[in-house]
Order: sequence, then structure tokens, then C-alpha cells
Amino acid sequence: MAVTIKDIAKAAKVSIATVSRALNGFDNVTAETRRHVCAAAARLGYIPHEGARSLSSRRTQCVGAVLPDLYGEFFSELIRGIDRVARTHGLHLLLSCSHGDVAEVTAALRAMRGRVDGLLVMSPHVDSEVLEKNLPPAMPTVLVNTRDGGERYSSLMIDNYGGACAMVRHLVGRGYRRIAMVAGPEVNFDARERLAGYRDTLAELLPEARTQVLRGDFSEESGYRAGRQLVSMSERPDAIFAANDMMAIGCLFALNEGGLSVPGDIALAGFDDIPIARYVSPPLTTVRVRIAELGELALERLVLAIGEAGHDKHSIQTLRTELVVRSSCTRQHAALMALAPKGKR
Amino acid sequence: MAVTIKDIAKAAKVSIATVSRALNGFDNVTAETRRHVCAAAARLGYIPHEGARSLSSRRTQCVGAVLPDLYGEFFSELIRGIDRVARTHGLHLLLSCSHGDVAEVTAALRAMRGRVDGLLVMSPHVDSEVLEKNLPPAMPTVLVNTRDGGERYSSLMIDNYGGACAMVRHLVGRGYRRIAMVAGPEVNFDARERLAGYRDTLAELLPEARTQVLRGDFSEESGYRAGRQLVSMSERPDAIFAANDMMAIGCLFALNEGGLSVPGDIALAGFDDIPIARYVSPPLTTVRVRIAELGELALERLVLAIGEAGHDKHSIQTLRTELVVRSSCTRQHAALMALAPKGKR
DNA sequence: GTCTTCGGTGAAAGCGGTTACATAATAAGC
DNA sequence: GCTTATTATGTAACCGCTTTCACCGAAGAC
Repeated sequence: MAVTIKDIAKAAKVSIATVSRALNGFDNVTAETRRHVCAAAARLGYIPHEGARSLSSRRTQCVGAVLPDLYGEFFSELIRGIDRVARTHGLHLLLSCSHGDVAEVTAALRAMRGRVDGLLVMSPHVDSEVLEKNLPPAMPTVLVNTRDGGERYSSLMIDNYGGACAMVRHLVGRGYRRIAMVAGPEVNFDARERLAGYRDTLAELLPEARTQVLRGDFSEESGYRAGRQLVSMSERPDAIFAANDMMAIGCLFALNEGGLSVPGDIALAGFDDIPIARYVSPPLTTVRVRIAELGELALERLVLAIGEAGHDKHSIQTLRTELVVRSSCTRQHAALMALAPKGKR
Repeated sequence: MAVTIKDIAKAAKVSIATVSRALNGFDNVTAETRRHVCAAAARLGYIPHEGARSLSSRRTQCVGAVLPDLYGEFFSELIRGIDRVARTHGLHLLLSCSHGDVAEVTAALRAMRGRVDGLLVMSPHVDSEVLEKNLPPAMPTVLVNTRDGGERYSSLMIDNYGGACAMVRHLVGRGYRRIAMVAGPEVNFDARERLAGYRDTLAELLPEARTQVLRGDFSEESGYRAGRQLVSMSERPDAIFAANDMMAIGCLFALNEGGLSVPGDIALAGFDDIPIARYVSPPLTTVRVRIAELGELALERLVLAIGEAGHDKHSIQTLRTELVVRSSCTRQHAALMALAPKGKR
């Protein structure tokens, strides 16, 4: 049997209450008593049982994160940001991964009751109704990049729409006219916003141009498939805007395989600016999302909500994105300078 | 106040014991009683308090993972593998990140008491003595890629040494004669083994060759610095073996910047086979470590240990690595075929 | 018809802590 | 010197659930 507070009490010849106080640094303990207790604790190799502690103190020192997936750099970065803030607040991180399954999301949410003090939920395909049903009441919660729910929960969003607009504007400014999009999954919130940004901006800048959308699912694999399709097209677009970098990279692979050079034959752009983006060849023009920062802000917001306990203000915060221009979209650079003197730079 | 088992007992007019039994699917409850209880639970929106449950049942359904870092694809993959197995066993994952600090490792280990049923520890610079001191006694633990500790704990290792040997052998076989290594941090277990593999194999195959070691710390940044050093050398190696892919990629960047072509002017190899490795240009020859599998095996081992409760067998398992030949080391391919007909392939 | 057997249920004792409250001892106030 | 404020410590309730054990009524054995 592991050593408990009782054993220490016996060893130090005091009550368990005193042990608790001494160990937790309360000031109403004699210096000498504290010494005794601490000595006994050390001698017995006492390690507090955090489970028991959180049951009685009603604080777990844990936050939960329910994410749709763990794969890839996006989540790696996100978790990193979350962890960074968590550790500064002495919080532990309980990770749950729903794989996009609604049943799993609800299971994960329910499993968090009594395990965490607050919850970070990123679930691009679950609405606030489901959340409300399955979230332990009064559980501080911050939504990350999840549609609506703004009424009842604080949330952090990526400016997907704005980023996509900026990218399309950039491509058009560079002289590209037949811009295709490799979109993400239809059910995905980010994917939809990025697509909307693409459609709206294209309609605005090139009203007569036809939009062209290939479906992907954010995986490199699906980008690769889209790339193969593009290679075999008779009338090929002159630029491709992939809804995330992973797909852009898969696409790049397929294009190279198909003998098309980027940006020589076709321009390519992504979204996210994951670390690889700058290392592929050619380096990828993309929209930077400061992913780690997203995690940081989300957790900071959550810590606040936990502090305010009960009535937080349900803010909605949007994280600005940033166009990162690299060489995957620069074929017509010189030409465009003449064509569009009013273009940026 | 959140609804508890007591509220349900009251609502269903039974005792809390019966509620517990009904909800947990015990067979000694009348079908009718169960219906009543479940109905009441549903009506009140009951969600069990997992903390309380694990305190009394002495099972948390959580496993902890204490990792040195969370950054990058290695950990992303590792966590993914762990998660994959965790979910099949209905386990939750409590993540802790020590940032290589011994104090933080011990704090993390202690914080796990009462929160998890078992522990996965990866800590390339902490020995088993520290573990033993700070690990709750009788806590099932599996060491991942951590030196020694084999006496008291089960552990999983990567065959770093073998992988490095294979790589050096490959490079020598391809005709490279001045092979430098960009090593990892001196305190790091993997780094040391990879370095040893490099040294031993080089000594064996090219006894008169001089080893040349540049220090890095596994970061892309440090690889970049090493690359700059190499660029400015008067007598440059003809091949570089980086102790991990991230450094290889940073190095590649520096080499390109310095006007050196890979593999034309200099060959480059990495270790790990992270997903980017195949997308950089040229694709990186490397040693594949099935990282997700490492996580999977580790957790499977842990689940076993938790099951066997008390006396597990403390196995040591080594994960084989695999040479992945891509084009970053193929300059002299044709030449070498003539030079070294006994070379593999 | 009494005597087991057995199965469903409730009371209560934990799990390992925290914490409100009571109490004894000491210091301060007059 | 006695009352009152102050403080260190102990007692016990409680956190929300599981689980042992005792109990009671019904069914089966004779």
C-alpha cells in the first residue's frame, strides 16, 4: 500500500489535518510541527494522491483538450501552445481525440467531468447544441475554431475567410486568372470558410472567371489525388490554392510527378504555414496561421474563465492570418509588374 | 451544483448503491429498477464524476506520458501512436512535458500519483535512480527510449546504434570517404548511440579515415548552423550524416544557401524519417524509425503491465530501424557501382 | 408449515485528501 | 488574577462514488 497522509500523521504524531496544513504551506502551523511533518513525509517517501486531493478541493489542476485529431503539424503546434501556457499555470493537460466522430466527441466531453477544471474544445463539425447537452454544466469551456456556440461559450477563431481572400487577391494581383481551389472536407468549418473566401474574392475581382473546386480532406494523400487530376486536365488552371499546406504538398508531389513545374507551369499556394512549407521546393506561398499562438490564447482565455468561475463574458476572438509570399507563385512576377502596376509591392 | 448519484437516488426512490449498480450494468438489479434509474439519470442529465469514481474504484482509466518535449513531428507521431492504442483500451491520456529539466521530470512524475493507472516515461537524460525515487511505488511504468532502468522497468528502445551503423555502411558503400556527423546533444541517449554507431562503423570500414563531429541539439536551427560551418570549410566532407532529420533539413537549407548542391557537391543523410523527409528537395536518405509504432508498442506494454498489476516481467524491446534510400546521397551512384561491386544492391 | 437458499436492496464504510468547526493552550487586556 | 482574544491542533464532516455486508422477502426443499 502506498503511503498516505494518515501514515505521516501517525509517524509525526499529529492529526491528519495538521499534516495537510503543514504540507500545503498554511501559516497556522508551528515551524517545528511543520519540520516534523515534512521530515516524516520525506522519510516515508510520501507523494500526494492528486485524485483524492482534487475530489475534496474541487480543483483538479488539469485542463482537457478535445481535438478532432492529433496527426500532423497543426495539432502538434496547437498542443505545444496549449502546453506552454498550461505549465506556466501549473496545469496538466488531458488529451482527447475524437477522430471527427460525434459519438466520440460526446463521450470525450462526458468523460471529462471530474477530471478537469476546464475544457478546450475544437470540433469543426459539432455544433453548440451537442456541446450543451454533453458538457458538464458550469464547466468552463473555450471553443477553438468551432462554428457558432458564441452565445454560451467563449471562442477563438482563425480568420480563415480573410486569409483566403488575401491569398486570392494576391494570386489575381500576380496575374493568375484561372485559379482552382483544392478544398477541405465539406463538413469542416475551416474548410468552408476558406472556400467561401476563395469564391467571394474571385467573384469580386474576376466576375467572369469560373471557380473550380476539387474536393480534398486536408490530408496530403487527397492533395496528391487532386494534383493527379490537375495534371490530366485538358484546360488546366494556372494557379492552385489548396485549403491547407498538407494538401498543397501532396499536390506538389503529383504535379512534379506529372512533369509540371511549380511555379513555372502552374502556381501553388497553401494555407497554415506549417513548418515544412518553407522547406519544400519551391518554398510554398501560404497563409500563416500562428497555430501555437492559437493554443496559447485559447488556454489563457480558459484560465481566465476558470478564475471567474461561473459568469465569464463569452468573448469571441479572431486570430488574424498573414500572407506569406514564397516562390511557389512567382512565375509571372516580371510580367505582372507591367500588367498591374497598382498591385502591392 | 451538478447532479450527483444522490440526486438520482432521490428521484428514483432507491439507494445510491442501487443507482451505482444500475448505471454500471451490474446484473443484480431488476430490469425495472434499472429502467427507473436510467430514466432518472437521463432526465436529470447526469454525468458521472470520474474523479470520484476513480478514487473509490482505484482505477483512473488514464495513462500518463512524460515526454521531454512536444515540439515537432517526432512527438506528434509518438503521441498519435500512443493515442491510437489508448482509445482501443478506453484510456485517456495525460500529457506532461519536462523540457529536459530534471526538476520538471520529477515534478511531473509525482504529479501523476492518483491521476493515472500507468506511466510512459521518455526522458533521455534521466536515469532510473531518479525515476525510482520519484515514481509512486507500484506504479506500472514503461520507459521509452531511456537509457538503462531495465532492471526495474520495462523499456522500449530504438535501435539507434544499428541504424547509424547501417547508414554509415551505406554511405561508405556508395563511395563516400569523408563522412562528417552532425550529432545531437551530448546528454541525449539517442544522440550518443547514433554517434557511437557512426564512430564504430567508420573505424571498422575506413580505419584510416578521420571522424568529424559537429555538435547540434536536434533542432533545425542547429542543423542550419552546422551547415554554415560546413560551407565555409576549406577541406569539406563529401557526405554529412545528421543525427536527426530536422537537423539534416536545417543543414540542407544552409548548404543550398551557400551554393552547394545536394547531392551534387555533398551528400546528406538524416535519421528518423519524419514525414517531411520525403518532401524536401532532394528527398532525404534517412533511417526510418517507426515512431507511431514506438508509441503503440509502449502503451501496449503498459496496458499489459497494468493488467498484471504488481509483478510484470520488465521486458526490454528494441525497435528495429530501416534504411530509407532517397536521392540525397546518390551523386556517385554510377561511379560506385564500378568502384564497389561488393556493395549492397 | 418450517427451514434453508438466494437474489435484490439499503446502510455504511471506505478511497485519500480538505476544511469548517470545536477545543485546548497561550497571550493580551483590565 | 480573571476574562477575553488569539492561535495551534484535533475532530469530524464531506467530496462523489464503489463495494462490502447485512437484511428482508420470496422461492425451493423437506
